[in-house]
Amino acid sequence: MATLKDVAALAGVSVKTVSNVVNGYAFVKPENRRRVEEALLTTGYRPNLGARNLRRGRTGSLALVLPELVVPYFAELAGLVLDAAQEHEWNVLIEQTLGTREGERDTLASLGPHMIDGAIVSPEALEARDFGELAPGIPVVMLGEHSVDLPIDHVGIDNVEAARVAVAHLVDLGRKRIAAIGAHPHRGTAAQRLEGYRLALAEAGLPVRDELVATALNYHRRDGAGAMARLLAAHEPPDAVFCFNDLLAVGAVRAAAERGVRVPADVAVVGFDNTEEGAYSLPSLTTVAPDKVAIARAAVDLLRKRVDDPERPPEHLRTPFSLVVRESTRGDG
Amino acid sequence: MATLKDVAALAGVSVKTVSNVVNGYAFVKPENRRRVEEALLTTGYRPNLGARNLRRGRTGSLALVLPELVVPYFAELAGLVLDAAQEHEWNVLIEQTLGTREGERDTLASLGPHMIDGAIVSPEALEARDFGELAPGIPVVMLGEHSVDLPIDHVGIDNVEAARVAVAHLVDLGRKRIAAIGAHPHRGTAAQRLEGYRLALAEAGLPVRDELVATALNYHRRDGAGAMARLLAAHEPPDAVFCFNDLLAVGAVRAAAERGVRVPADVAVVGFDNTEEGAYSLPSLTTVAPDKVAIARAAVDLLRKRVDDPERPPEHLRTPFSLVVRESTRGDG
DNA sequence: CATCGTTGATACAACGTTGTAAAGGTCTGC
DNA sequence: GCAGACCTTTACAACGTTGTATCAACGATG
Repeated sequence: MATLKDVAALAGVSVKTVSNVVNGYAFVKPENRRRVEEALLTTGYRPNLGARNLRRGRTGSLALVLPELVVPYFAELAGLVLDAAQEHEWNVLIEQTLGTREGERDTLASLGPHMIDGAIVSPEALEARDFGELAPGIPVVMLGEHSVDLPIDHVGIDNVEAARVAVAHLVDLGRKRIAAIGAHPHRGTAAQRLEGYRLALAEAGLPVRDELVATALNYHRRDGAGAMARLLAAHEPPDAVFCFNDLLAVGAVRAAAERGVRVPADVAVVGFDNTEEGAYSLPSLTTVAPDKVAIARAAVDLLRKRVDDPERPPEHLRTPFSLVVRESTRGDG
Repeated sequence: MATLKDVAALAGVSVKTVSNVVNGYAFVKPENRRRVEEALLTTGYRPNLGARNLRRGRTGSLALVLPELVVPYFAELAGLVLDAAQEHEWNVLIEQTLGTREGERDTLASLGPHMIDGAIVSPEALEARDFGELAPGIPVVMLGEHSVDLPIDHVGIDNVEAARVAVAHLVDLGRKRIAAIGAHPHRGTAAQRLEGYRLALAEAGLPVRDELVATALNYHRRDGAGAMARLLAAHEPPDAVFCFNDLLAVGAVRAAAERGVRVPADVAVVGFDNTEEGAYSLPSLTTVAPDKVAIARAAVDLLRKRVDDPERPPEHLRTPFSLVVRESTRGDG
């Protein structure tokens, strides 16, 4: 509870001199510096960040806006963003949108422009051009969907290519009826992964069958299980499934097991996100592994640059990914 | 970017009158109120929370201090705390401690006393009495370990009883060599769950064998797998395992599967936390299900009360739990 | 010795908000 | 017509911090 004033009184100097010591100003007489530092210790002074930021015009916080923390991918990402933000001495406010258009609108609109220095947003329903209106003047870095033509900073992997690689892996295994789970009418990433899926099939000379593309309105385990159940109930069930995230894959694996369908013997399964859960599930999941550390770092760094210079041209960063092959496509599960 | 001053100029009234309108003060002439509201709209005024809080002595934020967001239990809990905090118009700053003593000390010490109104802390290594020194003057609500005798607000389930119920379930299945995974030298919750384990064995007339109590220095999947591997390698392996959280259980199940040991036929497994992951794993996990919604709600409510009245006597709330029986002990997995 | 640049310390104002107190106005009841 | 009560608005100060300007002292330079 000690303020600069208290410390100054104790050290017998002016408030500003204490402020100078605290902020590492060079020209302070050694004698005074010593006394101030002593006073700082005995009072246990801690700067009032609210006041400091009011004066400096910064808040020292950043908002991380994402659908849901219960989704492991976002939980892992959030943890990494926290770490990266700490290096910039940023606190992180996390906001959940539930992935709905309304949730995302409300959240963005409610971000007091004075509460945060900027925001890292992982949108599901909203599109990049909505941001300008909803969060006017707030520096924003967008995660996920890649939309090069929009004037907003962006970090993400090449979703089309990642999906293509994943499905090509299933093709290499000799699978012929390859399904996709996760199509979605309004999600950019879903569209991109679907495109990669189609690309890989085309490259392999395989037809794209509508009945093998399963929609998922959410990307939870339940939705994966439901979609897999529908696929397996079909006349000619698939011999492989590409799921647009690991949760869908986990649900799909479970639905298969409940019907006595073996993974990967009868159906090979590939996920997306490389969550830890997938590495330990039975069978363990083959999955697309985005470099989450790189994503978190890049997002925070980009936000820092944007905050420091609002006029700089927007950047579109592509972070690397890899395909992690595990039991769900390898056969020894 | 508009301030009260701008709005006041536009409406032709004083700054304070605008402030009064914004804060719902009753005695404002209808005519003036109308003009101010109009000016508020055209300027798009949003209060500067930093300044407001500086003046009011509140920050509008609360810190949620937990080990790691990658641990699903904490991710789920964090999401629920976010929801509960929103109802109190609190923003939530999340801090990760990694569960180490140093991490927890550093985090608590670094919580600027001015950054937050209070903190909800889920400690692993620290003990309640450390809090007073580390975060002097900060209202704190503690999650988890139950220590009735300490003067600090607390929310948690009855860990001893929950563990007893879980192990009693294994006893009821007729298991005789029941192991425990998750013993830890410095964790209060570990000690309590271990006590419940011993209690249940004693009630069943079963001996407590040291070689069946496996230590886990972390509570991740990896640690569960390692502990299970050690147990299975023993002379007389267990026919049931009680794991102190779901992650340990997932790791244990995997380690069993890799060695051809069937769950639950050869070894029944019980987890703790009722994470969604456990509901979908193969086999699905029998687990202790704390009422996480109740925990999150109670913690936030308690913090609110503590902030409003720092002198009130500390409360120790016990939230309900249940045992969810699934395939990992039921036999049809 | 006068001048100048450097070093060191301080007073003051300002960031945007709200509590306090006080002042000006209107209304009531006698 | 006047005291008193009540409504309405405002000026001012303050929350804790830091940037700017100023001032004083010092040693070095010409």
